[in-house]
Amino acid sequence: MLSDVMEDYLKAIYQLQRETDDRIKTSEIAEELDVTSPTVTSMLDKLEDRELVDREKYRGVTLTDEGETVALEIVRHHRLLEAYLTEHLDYDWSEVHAEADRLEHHISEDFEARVADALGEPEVDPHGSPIPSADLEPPTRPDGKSIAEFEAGTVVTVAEVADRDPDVLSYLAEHGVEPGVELEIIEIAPFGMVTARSSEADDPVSLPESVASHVWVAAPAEPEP
Amino acid sequence: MLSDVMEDYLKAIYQLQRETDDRIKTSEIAEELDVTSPTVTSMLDKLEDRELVDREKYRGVTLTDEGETVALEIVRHHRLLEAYLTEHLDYDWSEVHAEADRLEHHISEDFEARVADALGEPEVDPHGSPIPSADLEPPTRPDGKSIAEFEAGTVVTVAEVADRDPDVLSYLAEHGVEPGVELEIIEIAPFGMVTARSSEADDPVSLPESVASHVWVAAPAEPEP
DNA sequence: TGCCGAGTTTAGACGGGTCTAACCCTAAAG
DNA sequence: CTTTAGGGTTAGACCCGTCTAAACTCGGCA
Repeated sequence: MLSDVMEDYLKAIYQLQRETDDRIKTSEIAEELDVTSPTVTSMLDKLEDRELVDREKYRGVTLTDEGETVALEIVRHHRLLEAYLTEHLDYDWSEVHAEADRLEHHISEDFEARVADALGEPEVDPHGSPIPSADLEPPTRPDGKSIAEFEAGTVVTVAEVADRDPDVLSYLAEHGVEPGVELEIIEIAPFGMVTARSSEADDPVSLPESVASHVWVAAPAEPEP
Repeated sequence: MLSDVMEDYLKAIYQLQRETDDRIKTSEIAEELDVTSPTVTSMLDKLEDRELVDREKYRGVTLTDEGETVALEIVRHHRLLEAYLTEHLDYDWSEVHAEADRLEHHISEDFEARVADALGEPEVDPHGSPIPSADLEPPTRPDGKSIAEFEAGTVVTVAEVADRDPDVLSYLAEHGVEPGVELEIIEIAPFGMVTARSSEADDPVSLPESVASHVWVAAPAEPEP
């Protein structure tokens, strides 16, 4: 049996791997989980003993297949909970993260199945992030680009908003930046700031690079052929 | 901030106090939580430091007002969750206890409020146990009697089934023993076994004293005046 | 009154998860 | 090829919640 904390480490490593697809370094995990590096090192020792991570000293870790399965289970719990909370308990998409983060470790397989069923086996959560399927097969990254990677004048459809900060998410919602909306890229400033107009809002919104890079688009809008 | 484990101890003491309304002894808590007595002693030290229990060495503990408030909060979480799971996620009343026991420590005030709202501020859980109100005022025990305390021939209405064992609960449900049903007491055997017929079942059911004592009746049916 | 047994507490150990301080490895810059 | 800065690991400490073994207290009984 794994502790909540171990599950958190595996989830963190999984998510960092999605972003960088490289070996994950001690300091990255420490940053992600708000813990010191020696703490991470000692936890990695334990995870290695259990064959949940592959380790190379001084060179970071990757998840083993088993570790990845555990991480997927947790991510599935998290995203199903987020979906359920918004769908059935009237939560706003900006609020669900913290609640799901606490509950994800404590629901049974039975609960997971019932929630998935109540939602009709959804494929994405309210942020547009894919929910791992019940068989926990590693999803193939269908990945698109962030809105920061387009030219001014392009019109794109938002697929996913991968930020976790509730304040940022509220702000985005207020300005019409949510999964499913169309966004016209108005300007990309040299320092990375993206200005765009949502189909759901009157005024354009400007987003610093750190925020814009979390707003993902499934497929680039084709330029005129 | 209190740990999950501390919350469990406070809840256990609260529930034991409801049953015995006396000082609660170390060994009772140990039994309830399935840990050893020394473990209980050391935890009681900590709870006393935090002024959550009143303690007299070698003589057991009682909850302080503050300790009771914490316990009521947990019990409220537990019973609201039980109600929600049966009402909205299609759980059977026999299955909800274990799930609620894990989740009760991890839901936010916000979640609690939303669940209570979705249920319409219910006053009892699926077992008929009273749900503490949101203000966490100690409920006055409106208590009745267990079915073991009646004469053969009496007809009573089940108010609460205070068992926690899923197998026992399933068995009772199969034989029509649930909150709200009428029960005709057919026989009280000298060794405490109660035989009764439910308005919801054809055949009578016999319950050993240990089970019968958990089946509560709100008010005795008045004998003919 | 004095002893005895049941139950409680103390003492000491351990694993989990965290920290700080000190040491060491790696890789990049000269 | 050597130095060095940055980051990773080791060492050692602490608190939590648990245990076993040993000492103690209480209350009933001879």
